[in-house]
Amino acid sequence: MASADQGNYDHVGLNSARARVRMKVPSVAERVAEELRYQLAEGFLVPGAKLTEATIAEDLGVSRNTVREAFAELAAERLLLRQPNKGVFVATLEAGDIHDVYTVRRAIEVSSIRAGGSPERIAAVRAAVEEGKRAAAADNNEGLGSANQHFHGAIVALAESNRLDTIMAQILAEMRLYFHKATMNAHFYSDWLKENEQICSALEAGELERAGDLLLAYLNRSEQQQTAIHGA
Amino acid sequence: MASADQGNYDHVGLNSARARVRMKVPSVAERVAEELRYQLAEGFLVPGAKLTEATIAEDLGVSRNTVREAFAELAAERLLLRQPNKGVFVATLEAGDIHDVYTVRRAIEVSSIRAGGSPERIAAVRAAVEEGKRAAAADNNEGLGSANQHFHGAIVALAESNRLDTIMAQILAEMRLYFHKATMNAHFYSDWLKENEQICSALEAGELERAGDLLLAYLNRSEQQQTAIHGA
DNA sequence: TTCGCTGGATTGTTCAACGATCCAGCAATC
DNA sequence: GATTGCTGGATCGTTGAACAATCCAGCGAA
Repeated sequence: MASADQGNYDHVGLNSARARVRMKVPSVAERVAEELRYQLAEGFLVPGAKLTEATIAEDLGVSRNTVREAFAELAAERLLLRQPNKGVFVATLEAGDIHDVYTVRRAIEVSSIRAGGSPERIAAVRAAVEEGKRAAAADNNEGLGSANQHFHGAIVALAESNRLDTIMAQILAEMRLYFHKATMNAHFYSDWLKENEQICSALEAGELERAGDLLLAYLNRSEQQQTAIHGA
Repeated sequence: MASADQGNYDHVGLNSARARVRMKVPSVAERVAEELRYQLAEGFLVPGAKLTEATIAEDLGVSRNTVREAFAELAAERLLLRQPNKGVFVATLEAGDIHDVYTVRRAIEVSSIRAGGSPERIAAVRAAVEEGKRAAAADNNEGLGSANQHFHGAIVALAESNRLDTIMAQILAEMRLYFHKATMNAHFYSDWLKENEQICSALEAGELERAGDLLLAYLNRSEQQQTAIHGA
């Protein structure tokens, strides 16, 4: 759930006078959820795969109840699908889901960029663009992917809304799951690299309408492409 | 989470040849969550109140683990706040939360209405407007509140996106919790009654831009009012 | 007053158990 | 042969109990 502020706290740096920061010590359930999220993002767990409570519990060395709690969290994020008395499965792309996801993105990304943002937040968008350029120069496909996600996350962050940030984080997690690296070839990336640049420039120049239009066009085209690859 | 399609199923209507519909038989955890949601919406549980696992478990006659699962679900919906090793509390309005909520609403409601919708969906918006009128005529304050929620829910439903619908449902649940009936006096309602009418008319006439502008103006004003009542 | 300790309460997590439900396979039937 | 019905095994849903970890209020000592 990328849920709010949960997690245990533990005093660390008992020796250091300054670093008396409260560091998170996530609960076991939280760590299980994190591990599963990781495996989902990495493509270890493919859509449709069945996750048996007992198996996961044994594999991770935790109790079945704890796994259950993690499942509930991921099901709330739409990453897992719970089918009562049958089990939990990695979410699969249903008909209309692509359009659904992009509808949400259009709503929150375009609205966020049209409202502009503080210089710091705009700088974060710029940083994501540069991150993408560096990854492209280094021919780092992996890095290109995350740079793009950072870019769109930074756009939503312009609105300074925790709730929007959470929603966007979930959507991006879904996209990592569905549109896995395999489907994201380099050709795909080079397209939007310069497009991100344009959007960012428009944003920096205060041309919010134009930035929104460009972003909207990108999202529409991206939806088309994804629809072409996967089913409707 | 108003989470996806969970729940047990049970064949009912064994006698009827036609009504072989699969009816939901929610799990115990789901029913507990539903009960808590109800109590939250009704103001039985006020923001900040502490919910002790053992107490709730005993009150509802279920196991502590089951309560835990319900808590997790409501925490994912931001209705409850989990503080590790301290307990779960009914969510409270923090600084910036009002702006946060309205930012989400602006994003998804305005974007939904600007995209228009099928005649059926538009008819649903109209139905919510009429529902409000009837409630006003009957001097039914309670009914006015839900009519307004139906109205805004119907606007988001224009986009035909399950995800947006879920998000909106959660936001509305939060608003029921925070801005309880007490703060929603009749004066408040009469304002937007005609406003909803205007928005709906513009929508029906295909004047989507204008409908969006009206809706946006309403949301901005509503945010101001709420901010005036509660803190920033 | 401040600090540190202690005890009680609550949460986090585990474990074992049992009924309910689903599913695949097989047998009986038409 | 196709349908129906049964059966056993696997898994889920839920419970109850248990114990460690953590927090908090209260109390006493410096």
